[in-house]
Amino acid sequence: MAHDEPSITYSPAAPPDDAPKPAGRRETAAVRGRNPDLTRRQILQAAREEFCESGFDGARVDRIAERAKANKRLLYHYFGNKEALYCAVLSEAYREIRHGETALHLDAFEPEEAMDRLVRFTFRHFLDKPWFVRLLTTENLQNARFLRTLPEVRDLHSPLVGQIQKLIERGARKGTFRANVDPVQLYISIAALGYFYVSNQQTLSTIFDKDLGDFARIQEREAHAVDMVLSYLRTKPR
Amino acid sequence: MAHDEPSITYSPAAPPDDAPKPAGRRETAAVRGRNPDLTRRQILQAAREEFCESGFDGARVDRIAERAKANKRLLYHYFGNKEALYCAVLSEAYREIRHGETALHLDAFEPEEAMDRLVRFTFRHFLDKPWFVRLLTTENLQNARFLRTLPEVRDLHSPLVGQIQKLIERGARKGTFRANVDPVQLYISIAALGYFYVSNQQTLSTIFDKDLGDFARIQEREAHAVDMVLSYLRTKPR
Amino acid sequence: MAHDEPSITYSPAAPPDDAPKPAGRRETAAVRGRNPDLTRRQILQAAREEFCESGFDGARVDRIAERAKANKRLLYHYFGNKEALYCAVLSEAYREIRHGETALHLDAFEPEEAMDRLVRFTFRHFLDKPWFVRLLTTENLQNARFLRTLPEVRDLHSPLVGQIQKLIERGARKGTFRANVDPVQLYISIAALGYFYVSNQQTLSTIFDKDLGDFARIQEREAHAVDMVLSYLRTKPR
Amino acid sequence: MAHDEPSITYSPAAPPDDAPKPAGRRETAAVRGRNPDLTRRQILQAAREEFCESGFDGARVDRIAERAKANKRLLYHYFGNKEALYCAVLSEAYREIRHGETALHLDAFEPEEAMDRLVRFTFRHFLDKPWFVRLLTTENLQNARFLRTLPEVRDLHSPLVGQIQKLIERGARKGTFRANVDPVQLYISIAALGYFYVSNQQTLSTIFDKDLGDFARIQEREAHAVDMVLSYLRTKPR
DNA sequence: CATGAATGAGAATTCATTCAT
DNA sequence: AATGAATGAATTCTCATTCAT
Repeated sequence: MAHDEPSITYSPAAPPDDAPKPAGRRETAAVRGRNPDLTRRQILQAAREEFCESGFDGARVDRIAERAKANKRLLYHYFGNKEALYCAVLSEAYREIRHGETALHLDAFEPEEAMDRLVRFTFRHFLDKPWFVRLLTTENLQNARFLRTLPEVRDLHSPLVGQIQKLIERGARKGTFRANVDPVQLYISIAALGYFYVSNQQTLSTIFDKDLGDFARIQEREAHAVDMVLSYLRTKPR
Repeated sequence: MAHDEPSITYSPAAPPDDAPKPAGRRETAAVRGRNPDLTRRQILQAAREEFCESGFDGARVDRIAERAKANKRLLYHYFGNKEALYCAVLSEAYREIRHGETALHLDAFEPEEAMDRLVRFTFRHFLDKPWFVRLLTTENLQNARFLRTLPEVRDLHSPLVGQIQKLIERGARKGTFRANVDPVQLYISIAALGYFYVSNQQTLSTIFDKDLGDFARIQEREAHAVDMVLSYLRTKPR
Repeated sequence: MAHDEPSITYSPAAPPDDAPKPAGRRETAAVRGRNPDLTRRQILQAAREEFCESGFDGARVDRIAERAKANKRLLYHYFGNKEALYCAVLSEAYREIRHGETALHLDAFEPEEAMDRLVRFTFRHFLDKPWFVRLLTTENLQNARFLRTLPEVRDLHSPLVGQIQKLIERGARKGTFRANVDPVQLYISIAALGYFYVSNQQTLSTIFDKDLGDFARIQEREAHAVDMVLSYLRTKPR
Repeated sequence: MAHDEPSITYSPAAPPDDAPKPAGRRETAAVRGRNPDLTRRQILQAAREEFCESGFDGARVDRIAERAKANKRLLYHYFGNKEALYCAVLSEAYREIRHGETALHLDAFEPEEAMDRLVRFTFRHFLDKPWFVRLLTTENLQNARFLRTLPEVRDLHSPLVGQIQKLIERGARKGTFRANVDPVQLYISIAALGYFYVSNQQTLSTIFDKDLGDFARIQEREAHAVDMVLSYLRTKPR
């Protein structure tokens, strides 16, 4: 379920969900020996955690260095400055997220079943990667000023849009889905239904005095989102 | 529509929609004479603009004072410190927003027409008040730590939930809507479909290389959201 | 005369040669009470000392603040940043120096006597104001990049040039001076004969193993410079 | 002529006027293979450029290494630290300059002609070697604290002084020059007339709004300096 | 001999906040 | 009530230098 409190760490850079951290504490650059690649990655990971926890302005370069068990000077050596480091985090985050999105094999399923899976996947994706939600949120608060500067910006859009496109075509041909659905609109809706729940979990939980991170509630939400999307697709416009 | 760029001002605190700004430009405290109330309100308004533009950590007390044409010392006199000022902005913002939500008179319409209006209203609401979206986003990035402290937090939830509740009951009785719809779930979905579009407008526009602020696209989005919600409500679960 | 060692202080801003420092040590801003003008001047003076002693790159903002018994923050409050502070020092220095140059009343003397006085004055000027020599030197090492930005740059040239101009005309009319002397060339030469002795005093003293700061040697030098200039002026080109 | 702007390079260390640079661009230490001598010289040259451009405090060890296409560690290997490297540059610079000053064969000319040549040579010397002027200036700003430490400091004075000495004696005997001229005083004056023009070129050009680097103006200056010196020598004191 | 990674001390600059009037 | 000066604690960034290979 999602994050709760400041002490949470917003997931590592490369081996996020799998690799078990071997020893107790991360080693300093000196201890880990001269391993620039590892150092670089650890800085990146520490930066991601810090930026996701505190936003761009709230993030502290000192804390990033501390988290990475690296010398502050190294951040500047490898990345130039705070902004460039943030950009590296942003770029890397998109790359990682997009990579996770390609693994769905929806062709093997009937359109409805496939769409069910896609909606659930998307929701789970945000749920499992709250750091990504927070990073995107941070970036939007900055009016996407860093994202705009990324050279690869054109390649960053989700492969899900393409998958949705194929799905709605299949469904329309089969007659189970309505025709003329805009895949981008649908993608935005699917994303919205999941993202908002995660991004605004804290205020919503507070206002409604309910813990939206509760497992049952999450399942309920997931079912609701699937229901909504499928209802929409099945309904033929009058 | 919506906001775009730094130069935007995130709407005034109290007299935004009603009170006519008397002269051309805001006056300094000295000029306006000893008018504690006006001063207070101008500080609040300036703070809202600054917090919405820059987030909590990015906001600068100096800039708030400058914007309010007030002495910096006054901020502290009236509000104590930056955090308290932010809390005042947050509280005031919710109050103002909720106030705007009560004006709908949905009883006069058939359930479907009423729901159509409600969805459109919600979407427009976010669209017209991007500062509120940004403020909420900021607060979520802070894990709602300020919202939690507001004494009136219990009274802050949207009156729309109650209206939705009544609507789905009416629709269900009439047979046009499905039964057993959770009004909170539905509220969250309706909010999500609009909020996400506004809150993530910058990154989405960048990634898709389309201006989501474009008028035609907004209308399309609105229709899509209405379609989705009504499709959901009309569809009887199997 | 002249400076010798790092510990020297390169003269105060306003009351340099006259005003006796009243008490033992300069007071902090807090002690001197809220006196922005005085504070500003003390910062400027401290900055001059520091820049003259250490050059632009060698100067330390911390040391300037300490010298001024002012909070470091104030430097930024009043002047913006190190570069701007340096520019203020530079501008002020030229103004002060030029002010000191206007006091000569050469009209009362015969051309030769007047020129004798002018050369001696110029030499003494540099000798008494080694800080100005060092500041100019520093600025030249920076390729005059700060001087160029001063808005009043056009008004900064020495009034001595005008005085020289009048003098050589008077002398030429009287027949004691040669004709067709370029006043700018002559000014540069007069300045050079004094400036170089001061600016390069340290290396010259070291290389020749003689203390150029010695009083007798200074007098000798002064006489030499006068002799050179007058010889030049009296000599009719063949 | 002379230097103007940051982009200038302040001449190579050893092989400036003689040794033909073999290939197009300087090679890295790796490329040039293990050639300690060449590496050393390239570092020295790079250091000179950097120190002359930026002064002692403004110079950056990193930039020196980069300029020398050498590993930073090598600077320390060969020279110990920044100060020692600067000293090496200083010493080498004096040696090179003094070397260039010995080539004059003034005995072949009548005293006046010889002095004309000497003054012109001195002026041209500074003009052609602005890096030396800047280095001296830098050293004076440091109160000659490095020069003092050079063991060979006693041998560093100009051979020109001796030549001047002989010249004024010849001229005095012949009756064309005045008697009792102090050669050191005269040397300082001759140096001053040229040095000041070069060292203060930037501020003078700015203040007078004339480009002192202009060829015609330089020639004028040269003639003026010669005129001044010869006028002085020819004039018999009353 | 040569290298690139790593570092601690210190540099300029910024920030929220308080003091004296 | 209102003000502008003043401050100490951080914050980002830089620099000369050393370590491990």
